[in-house]
Amino acid sequence: MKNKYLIIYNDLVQMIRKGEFMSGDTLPSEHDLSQQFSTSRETIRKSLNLLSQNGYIQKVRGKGSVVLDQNKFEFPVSGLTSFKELSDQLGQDFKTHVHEVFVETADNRLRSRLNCHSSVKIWKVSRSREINGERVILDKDYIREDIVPNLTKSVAQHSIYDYIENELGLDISFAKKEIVVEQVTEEDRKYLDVEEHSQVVVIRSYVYLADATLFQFTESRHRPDKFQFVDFARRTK
Amino acid sequence: MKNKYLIIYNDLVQMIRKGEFMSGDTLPSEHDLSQQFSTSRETIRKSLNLLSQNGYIQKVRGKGSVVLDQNKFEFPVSGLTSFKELSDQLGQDFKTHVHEVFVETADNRLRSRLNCHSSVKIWKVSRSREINGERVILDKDYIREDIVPNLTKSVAQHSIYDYIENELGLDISFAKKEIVVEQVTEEDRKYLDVEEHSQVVVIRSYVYLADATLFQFTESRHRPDKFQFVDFARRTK
DNA sequence: TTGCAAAACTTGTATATACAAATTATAATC
DNA sequence: GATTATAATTTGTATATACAAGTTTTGCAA
Repeated sequence: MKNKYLIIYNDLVQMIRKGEFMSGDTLPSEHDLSQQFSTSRETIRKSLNLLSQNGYIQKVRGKGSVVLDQNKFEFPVSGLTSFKELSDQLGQDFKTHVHEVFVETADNRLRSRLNCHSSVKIWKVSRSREINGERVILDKDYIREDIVPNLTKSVAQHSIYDYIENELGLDISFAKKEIVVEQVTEEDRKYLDVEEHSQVVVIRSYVYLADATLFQFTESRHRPDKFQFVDFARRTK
Repeated sequence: MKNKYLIIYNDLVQMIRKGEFMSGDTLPSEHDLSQQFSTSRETIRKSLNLLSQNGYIQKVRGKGSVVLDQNKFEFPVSGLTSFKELSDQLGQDFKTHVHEVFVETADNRLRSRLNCHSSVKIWKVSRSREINGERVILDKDYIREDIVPNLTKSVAQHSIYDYIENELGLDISFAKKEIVVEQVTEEDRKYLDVEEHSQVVVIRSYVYLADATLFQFTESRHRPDKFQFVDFARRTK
């Protein structure tokens, strides 16, 4: 993180999070900020546009950058964030159970989902997430073996994303997600405390590296009463 | 829409949608585009960054702007889009039933949700959406009467957003959304063809104007088998 | 004091330049 | 022909300027 505008963005996020700017306040003007951080106005504008995109501020022409209410929802489950990062952020009582970590040749459906040839082998990882003593999330990951060559139970126990980014040096960049509701399966009953529920919320994600190669498909199955998704959306004209 | 970079953005979106650029192709370089559109490189970069944010392209340094696959999911239900705009875009057999359009003084819960005083009156609009002959979505809107003074059944039948933006000239800007699963209520059974389902997917939205004033709270209740939410997310470092 | 006009301030758009960093194409060398 | 070094291409970052557009403040005049 050596970029000026990213450093300034993160600084401002921290300030807002810590309450140095309350909701409704206006940030210092772009001119003032450029002096405070001893940089140009355009660089400040890059940082502020990031804040705006992520729902921290609303820029109003002629007025300033108004800080938005951060506590309307407690935690952002949207975006592209690993379970490990989320639990670190929230600091609740989380636990991960690793069921399976093995390599297989992909069948037709999986090959089309990861659009790769029959020669490519696929990692299959199955984990359930325990929150406050209940297993409420079942994560099934499918990862291209030619891109992520080595996976172990211990990596799956800790954080696969941490391994991919920090050990392998790969650049996880974006994801396309789909959220639907589906019937509970035998596998759900086996690894989740589904109790009386007959349905689960399923989040299917296609995850890409920075060079636009698709390397992972994930199916995240949530018990409906413990599922929450929050989102910030700007209207496109 | 007079801004150069927005016009260029929309042009490029249309080209990608029409298949003039296929997924995997690289767009012309920023230098070439700036000549084609006879503008500066920075303006082209603004347009390309919008394309990148909305999942149309992936920019790779040294390489170019790679066009992403648009058909992985058919339609974008995320973002901030009215039902009317969605149905126009998809062109399916949609119908809207308007149940209620009236003004009331807000109770405590509604006042806190729209954070306004007891003097402010609130529009309550209730509509169900029929798709292929089935009523599968129940939309309950709560709109501040001091901001949107006149609402009629005919406006609610057509498009409230169209009225707010084009008739009143207000600037709808952003929304915070929450998606959860809840039990079916009596009201759901009355206005929806819930059939055997015991739960609905609830999308609660807080919608803001460009000057950061909260003017609308919406509860959109979907029959789970007809619910789908798609999202494009970029990883923030 | 009130009202209005002008000035000052703040964000938005467009353009330009310089250099950095990554990839690709080219040329040279073995 | 294969490998390597160089050059050209392409995107990323940082900075600067000029003007437009909307808001707030100031100050003057009635």
